[in-house]
Amino acid sequence: MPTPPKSDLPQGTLDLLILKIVALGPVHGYAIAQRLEQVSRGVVHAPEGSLYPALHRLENRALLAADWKQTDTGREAKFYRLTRKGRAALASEEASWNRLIEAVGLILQIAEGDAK
Amino acid sequence: MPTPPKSDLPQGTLDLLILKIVALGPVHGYAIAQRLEQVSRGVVHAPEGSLYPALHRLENRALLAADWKQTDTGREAKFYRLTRKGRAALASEEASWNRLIEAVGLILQIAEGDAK
DNA sequence: GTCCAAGACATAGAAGCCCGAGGTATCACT
DNA sequence: AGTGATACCTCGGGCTTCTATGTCTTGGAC
Repeated sequence: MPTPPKSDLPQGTLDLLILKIVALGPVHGYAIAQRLEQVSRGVVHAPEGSLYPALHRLENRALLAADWKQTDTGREAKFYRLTRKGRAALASEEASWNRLIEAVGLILQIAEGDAK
Repeated sequence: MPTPPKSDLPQGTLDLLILKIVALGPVHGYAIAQRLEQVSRGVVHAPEGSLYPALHRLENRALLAADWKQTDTGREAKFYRLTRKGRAALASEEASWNRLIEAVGLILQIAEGDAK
């Protein structure tokens, strides 16, 4: 593939993905971006200009909480964890996402059954 | 269903859905909104404040073309059809969408296999 | 010893999209 | 005459996203 198909995230999706990653255990921001890219096999990019504002939003909404700790390599980093509200929000957003892709799937599949 | 789960569309998704509906044959704007709502079983709403700007954008990008015709009930309406560029864009955006939901799916499914 | 890449955080600015609210006009029915 | 559905349109606020830029530290290359 000559052109790595960078796909920009639709609005609101980033929050869901962040919540999911953080739900797996405390992580700091920089690592979140890396995991998203790795796990999605390079499809999902989370530029810092999108990531950090998103983290601050989620923290302001009390879905995430953060404490400064040391990373494996002995550096200071801000580790995020899910609050109770965050766990609920993750479940809710995950459900919304599933509803959405199901609905979009319905629309994208009417090609054959159109007839009319 | 007590709460009709209104789900707002993520940014950019509306274009894809419009292109898909129009690809099935010439339609006017008002009917597009109705079909989206019907086919998605009420999940997808396309408010006029989102729909018409989107149609104009797509027309400006030469993905759609429009002509005024008579509707079944004898009223004037603007019927949209796909241009060649529009057909290509639909294919491309459909592929992007599939890549995206696949990537998001990967991220949402790492819950069990995390292990760290 | 110095330079550069990478880790790790942050903000500002521009661009873009979504939606609620409001406006116009025609037609059908009551 | 009035209501509701059909059918179009625009404005403005609000929110996200991304590019660009900046700071600081660590570790390796030269």
